[in-house]
Amino acid sequence: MKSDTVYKKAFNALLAYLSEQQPGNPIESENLLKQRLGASRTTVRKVLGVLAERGIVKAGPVGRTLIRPPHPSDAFERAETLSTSVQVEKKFMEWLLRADRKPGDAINELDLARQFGVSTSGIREFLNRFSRFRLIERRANSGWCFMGFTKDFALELFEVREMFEIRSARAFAAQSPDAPGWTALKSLQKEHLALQTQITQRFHDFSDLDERFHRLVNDASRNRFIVDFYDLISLIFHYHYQWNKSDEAERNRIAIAEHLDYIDALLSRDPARVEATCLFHLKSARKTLLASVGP
Amino acid sequence: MKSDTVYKKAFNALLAYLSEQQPGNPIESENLLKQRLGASRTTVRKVLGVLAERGIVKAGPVGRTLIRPPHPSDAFERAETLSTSVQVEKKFMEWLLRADRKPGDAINELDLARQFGVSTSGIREFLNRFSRFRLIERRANSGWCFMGFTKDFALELFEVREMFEIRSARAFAAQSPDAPGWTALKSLQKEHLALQTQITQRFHDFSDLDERFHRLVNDASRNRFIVDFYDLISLIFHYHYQWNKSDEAERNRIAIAEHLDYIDALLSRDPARVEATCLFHLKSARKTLLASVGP
DNA sequence: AACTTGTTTTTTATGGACAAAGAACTAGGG
DNA sequence: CCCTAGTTCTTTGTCCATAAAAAACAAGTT
Repeated sequence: MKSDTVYKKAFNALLAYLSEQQPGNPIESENLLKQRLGASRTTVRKVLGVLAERGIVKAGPVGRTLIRPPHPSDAFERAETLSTSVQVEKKFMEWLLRADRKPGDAINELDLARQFGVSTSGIREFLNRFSRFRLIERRANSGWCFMGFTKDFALELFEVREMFEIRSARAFAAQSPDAPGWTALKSLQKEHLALQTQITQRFHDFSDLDERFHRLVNDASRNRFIVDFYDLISLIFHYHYQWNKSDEAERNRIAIAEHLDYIDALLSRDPARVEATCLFHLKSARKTLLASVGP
Repeated sequence: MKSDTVYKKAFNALLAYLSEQQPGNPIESENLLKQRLGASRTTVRKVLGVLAERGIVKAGPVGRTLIRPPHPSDAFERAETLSTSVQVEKKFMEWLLRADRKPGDAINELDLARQFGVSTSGIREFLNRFSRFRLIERRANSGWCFMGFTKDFALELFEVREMFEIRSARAFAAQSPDAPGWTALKSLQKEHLALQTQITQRFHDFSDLDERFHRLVNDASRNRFIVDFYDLISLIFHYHYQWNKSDEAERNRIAIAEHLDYIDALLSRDPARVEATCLFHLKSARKTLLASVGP
């Protein structure tokens, strides 16, 4: 049976919205709420129905009124608002990290289904989607095989990454001066500077900043294949940082400095400088990654 | 229920093998047949069981003997040997070509399932795998959306293709002289020359030759992401050639000439020539493709 | 021991059931 | 008419059943 996570998420969202409203006030129409909650009207009506039952809202013949502000305890747990497929995704990544799997290891759908408490269909659907990252491969009539995050994988990944990012960085620098990318870049520059001064305490925050910066650059390529490829890079970095925390502060300190050079170069719009700083940073990132990968 | 296409395919394969054997002769062991047929021993045994029932083989206590050579009519129809997922794939591509779908069109799982005569699970699994090509996209809680093979798509595709192939071509030229790629290239060169003399009659055969040539070049990159990307290119060309047959002979004549130049350049191992001929051919291929794509 | 075939257990492929969510119709009211 | 809310119809997400296929286990022969 389909889970009602959409309803629960919409329920929580409406609760959050209503707690900012005054009791006695009328509530927006179903159509407006539908936009606000990002769900279908059917779902909105279901939520409103339950809120009416609980005496939080009251349905008049013309519209609804807020009776009492909702209490935080009325909301559903966050975990209940995650669809099965999202849960599978999270659990699979954890599973991948937990035991150290070797390249060539078989992945058993039934086994994962039991471990994750979902049906095999859910697992299979996830694996099919996940296979686009080339970390797993389907063997005809006999399940999946973990390809492993090997040194070769990392090298091939970076070969493509360098090609893509250099091209994107050039495209970025060549954007018209009123392109929105420039303001975004300047604000990222500020964030980098802010983080730099507090790096010893806040070094965990770099990961997110790193992703936003590189995504901004890659987006300038305006090429869906280049942009999509960053999903894989992002996944790998996430994965990698999970199991190699050594020197994290130091690595991030260096990376911030490299980013700042790179950002300066982009702001200068000088293609040669852009290429040099971009390449320098990527080589350094590659070295870091390779250092923590097996043979 | 799972279909028994594996069994039927193995059955036909064993039949083909047995028709080359002499009656009265012993038959290989189950383990050897398993290798030969590319199926599990369970399936091999099932096939042998049926063949025994039909009096084609006879099981002794020690091994099996061929009684009579099988007749072609003993075999299953080819269509029966295709698994559901393969059928879905074929039918989906036909469906995509048949009516001209516009970018943004919704794809209805239930509808496709009915049209193709399979369950929605089969459709869904296919769509999940197919989504890696970026021609369709999933909209949360509301099916799939056809992104369309637009001009932008073609341009972005070729941008990446050029990057990848130039790099691959360089890598190809830099291979050691005893790399197996060289003999493969020479034999492709011969095939091109042979096709060139008969191009007016055999122009349909170019498509296959084209794919084999470019795959050979791309393989030299020894990069799984580059190699995989060719799957998409291959799909698009297949797709494209289905609905634009105009000037096919002429286009292919030109492409063969370009390939021959490109091959010469590779054989010369001169990086500059390689790059020039590769780029020239790709630009020409791009122009051809774009000419047949909408706005 | 290395291979054979026979048997049992596990896993995958495919279809189908069914509640949840979305979409498309209604009919009233300004 | 546009927008409201009520109703019905369609499609999707999720699980489960079951035969096919694979894998593991067992025992016999040379």
